[in-house]
Amino acid sequence: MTMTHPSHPAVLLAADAVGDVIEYWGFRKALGRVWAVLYLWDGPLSAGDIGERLQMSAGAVSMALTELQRWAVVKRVWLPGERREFFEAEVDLWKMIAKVISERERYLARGVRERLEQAKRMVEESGGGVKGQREKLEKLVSVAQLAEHVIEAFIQSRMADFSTFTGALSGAGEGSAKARKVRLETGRKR
Amino acid sequence: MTMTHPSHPAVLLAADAVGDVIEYWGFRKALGRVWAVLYLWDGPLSAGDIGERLQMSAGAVSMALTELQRWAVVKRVWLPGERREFFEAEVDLWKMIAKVISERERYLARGVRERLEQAKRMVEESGGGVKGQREKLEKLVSVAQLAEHVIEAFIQSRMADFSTFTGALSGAGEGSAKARKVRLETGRKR
DNA sequence: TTGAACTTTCAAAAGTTTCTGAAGATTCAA
DNA sequence: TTGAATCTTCAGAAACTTTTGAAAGTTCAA
Repeated sequence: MTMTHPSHPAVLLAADAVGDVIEYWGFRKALGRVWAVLYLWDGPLSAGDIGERLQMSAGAVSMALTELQRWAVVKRVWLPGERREFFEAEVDLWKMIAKVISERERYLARGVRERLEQAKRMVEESGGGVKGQREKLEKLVSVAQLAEHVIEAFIQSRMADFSTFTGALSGAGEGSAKARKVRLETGRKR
Repeated sequence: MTMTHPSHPAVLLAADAVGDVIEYWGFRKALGRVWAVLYLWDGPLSAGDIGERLQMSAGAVSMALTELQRWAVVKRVWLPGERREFFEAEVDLWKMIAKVISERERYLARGVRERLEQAKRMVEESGGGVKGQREKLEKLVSVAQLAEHVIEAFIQSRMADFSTFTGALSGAGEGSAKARKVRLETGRKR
């Protein structure tokens, strides 16, 4: 076994914190950690570098990078004279969260409302159901409808807040000389 | 094995939908299902009743009821002449979600900010760290601080929205004659 | 007291998610 | 082409979560 060397403890600590944020929003913790290591490193890193720093297997790194690229929060970078692919963090991690959350919430709200409506219909068809049950189902349905509207409103305001975050992560300090020399390329296939 | 009889399919469907909502917010699905069965049944139910309707083991029902009472969304009800304890749903399920979510978000945001701050300090102490790293950590910290404020603001507006939900679930149709006769009692010990 | 009816607790089973590691695919220099 | 370096995929391992079921605990009527 070759000796691997993990990252500076401070980077690991920060990466883990970002991992927790990401996990809270329903992604795998590993995605947040990988993003954080890329963000904190001043320049592109290869998959191997990331695996070493975070002590993750090649497979896990590959899967994390694929998913992060799918969300467009990590970009592929080609360095002349390098066989390996390199990766860099996009600063708009928050965009990813906002995008997915809104989709997920919409999907959940819709599915819940539909099932409640179906349940209501079933009770009605089977002769009104037990006393009070129909009224209760009607209430649940109306709450679900209400929730759908509230979610739409939330999503709007959330979007605004997330864009604030995005601004805060970019700006001064961006791009080292080394990084600037690089020819950029965004993921294509898939 | 005694033959058990699950609830009307419509109730199971609705219960499952509520379970998904609850699960989305980080509780066990079973909690939502138990709450929904209690809410949809016009009157108190015993733990055994619930287990039968949802085809859950006695242990799972007991654990779910304990947790739901801890969140004060299910109340214990004593029926004269009954040995068993009975349970009823409180209509403010949303209060539970709001309460917990705000606590969880606050806790997460605080923990993340603190860890990022510590990481920043560590990098500073170890001589500035790699180029650009310190600045990036400063940015992450400021995003975390910003997030803490945004969360506080969210929580306020969310609370307002949740109270709307609560209103929609209560009101007309509440309390059967049977339920009214009952002497109420809220959980004590623990 | 005793025992029947019911509830709670908790170790182990079952279920779910995530990660590892190795085989196969890909890329590129020679 | 060939082979060395690197990446991807995926079956199984590991880690984590939830449920079961049986034993211990409670309560109450007799």
